[in-house]
Amino acid sequence: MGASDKHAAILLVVSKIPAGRVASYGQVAELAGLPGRARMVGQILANLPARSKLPWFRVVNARGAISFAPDSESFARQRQALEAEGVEFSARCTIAARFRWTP
DNA sequence: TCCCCGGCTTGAG
DNA sequence: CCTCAAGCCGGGG
Repeated sequence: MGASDKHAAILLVVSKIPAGRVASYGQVAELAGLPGRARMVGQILANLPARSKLPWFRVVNARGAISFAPDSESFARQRQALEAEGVEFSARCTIAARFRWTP
């Protein structure tokens, strides 16, 4: 299997995360048939073109938090996109388990 | 080829 | 709950 296949598999999984739900990098990797490759998911999402229609913002870390620096622009955009779909954050900026996606 | 660095995870303390 | 170490793997120097 070539690298582009893994790439495509990951993008496919991300595209299936329903609005109002979130999945972790590790979860996406596993569903894509690539257990243990969470960082690969991060690398791919980091390289997405700006106008990509993929719901990259529905991917968070295992703690249920956004993986960008809290004071960054990216953090703000991701949080806003999620809240616009009804996802709620706690005071600690973590997302409750009920918002996690389970296929 | 080695080394370092990532939108990470998990298991031990 | 926090910090550390180890694992993971592709990209770039």
